[in-house]
Formats: sequence, C-alpha cells, structure tokens
Amino acid sequence: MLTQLDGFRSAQEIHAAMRARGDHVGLATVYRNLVLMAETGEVDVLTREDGEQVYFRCSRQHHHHLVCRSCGHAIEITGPAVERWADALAEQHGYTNISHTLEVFGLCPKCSLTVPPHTDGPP
Amino acid sequence: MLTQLDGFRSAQEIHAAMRARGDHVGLATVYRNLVLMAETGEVDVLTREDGEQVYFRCSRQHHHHLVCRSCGHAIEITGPAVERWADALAEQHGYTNISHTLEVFGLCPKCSLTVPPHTDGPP
DNA sequence: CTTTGTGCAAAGCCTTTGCAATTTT
DNA sequence: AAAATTGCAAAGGCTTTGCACAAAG
Repeated sequence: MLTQLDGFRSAQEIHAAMRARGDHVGLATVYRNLVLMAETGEVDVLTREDGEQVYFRCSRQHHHHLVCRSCGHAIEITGPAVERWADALAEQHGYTNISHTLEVFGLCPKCSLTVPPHTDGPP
Repeated sequence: MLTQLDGFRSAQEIHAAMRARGDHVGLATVYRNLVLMAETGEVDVLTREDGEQVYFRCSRQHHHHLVCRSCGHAIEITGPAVERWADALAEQHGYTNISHTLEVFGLCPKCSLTVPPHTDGPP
C-alpha cells in the first residue's frame, strides 16, 4: 500500500485511501502499523504545518525532503555540508547528542500551476 | 512574561508557570495570546518531537535554533549557506514558493551532565 | 491451543471556540 | 456605553488504548 505513494500522507488519508480501495481496515490498525514502521525506520514521519503527522516510505539512509506543500509529493535530498555545519555548530556550543531536522517546502511544478501562492510571511 | 524565558515552552507550561507565579489567567487566554504573537512574528513557534507546539520570543529576522532536547533552552543560529542551498535545490526541481524548516537539537551543556542520552536512531 | 494482529468504540491530549462576565476606552 | 479581553467549560481533531474476536503458527 504505502509503496505506491509518492509523497507524505497522514494516517487518516492513508486509511481513507485503503477503504476507498475496498480494504476493510480500521483506523487504529493503520495508526498502529505506521507507528511500528516509523520505529523500525521503514517510513519517515514528519509533522505538517497544521500539526498533523504524515508518513512516507523512503530510503533508510539519513536524508531530508523537498515536499510539496499542496499535494505532499516528496523528493529525497541530501546535504552533507549542512550535516557537518549543524554538528560543528552544536558542538561549539557544548551541545551533545546532536540531531537535526531539515525540510524544504514549496509548490511542486504541477501544483505551481493550479494552486494560488500562499501569502504567509517567510518562516 | 515571555521575555524572561530562555527557551521554547509549550502553552501549557507557560500557563502553569504563570499560575504558579500567582497570575490568575486562563489557559485559553494563554493560547489566544500566543497565537496572536506568533502571527505578528513576536514569538517563534515550533513543533516538538512529541507534537506539542512550543513558543519562544526571539529576533524577527529569519533564523533557526539550537534547542536543548531536555530543558528547551534555545540559541538563535543563522546559516546563510543553508538558505541558499535550499532555495537553489528547490528551484532546480521546479518548485516555487519555497520555504524551509531547520532546527538543531541536542543536550545543552547543563543537561548533558544530568540527563541520560537518548538511544533513538538518528533522524 | 497459544500467539499475534485487527476492528470498534472509548478515552486522552492539545488546541480552539462559544458565551457570559469583566475590564478598558 | 461600546469595544475589546478574559475565564470557564464545552467541543473539535488527531492519536492511542482497552478489549473481545478473528487470523496465523
């Protein structure tokens, strides 16, 4: 199921899609499996700007994403320079156990044509 | 109130702190004001790993944070190189309306001494 | 038969909203 | 007196949990 998704989707969206496809599955099961898959690293989780968690099956190596704000379509990206920069900076401040989050959002080429640009200020 | 905080705090934490200090204030008011201040850019909001939103009063220019995973203590950081890299990369993929999130987490020097390191895998 | 996984409904948690009361202008 | 702000309680939305039942080993 998840294998055919090209972007981040919420548990509820995945559940709805499965029902629509005919699967007789409960919402709780979807949540349970997603949580499990997230723990094993089988899927990536990120929190959308509206607070909802979204899931996406992708490679297990450390990477980040370029995510379409409108349709959820995601592309894996890597930024070795950023990783080093973040680690070095945190160490300079005496921080340990360093991790980081980095996501790039935008409107994908397809959605750029159909969705009005958002007017919020920059983040 | 917020001015004396040195790090990101949730609405509920802020509310509790105000009550403890003697302020007779409702939770709804705290939320309402935080939302307002976030809209005007007076405070920064970010979503903690547990999904709770946390607020922090800091400078209005574009910046990121080095946040202590344990006590919430935050330091503003800037990464001009990262900004350019993210924008260029997104443009290469035909994305428009680009924004990004970047937060570095770790244990601050103080918490490094008292808190057992977390054993989760890297993000 | 024991173990694992599932569905449904109920509960939990953070956040928002309705409304009357209070404060401010 | 009108307008804006607040407190409280109720409602909303996403997620988790309890429990009985079905599926798998």
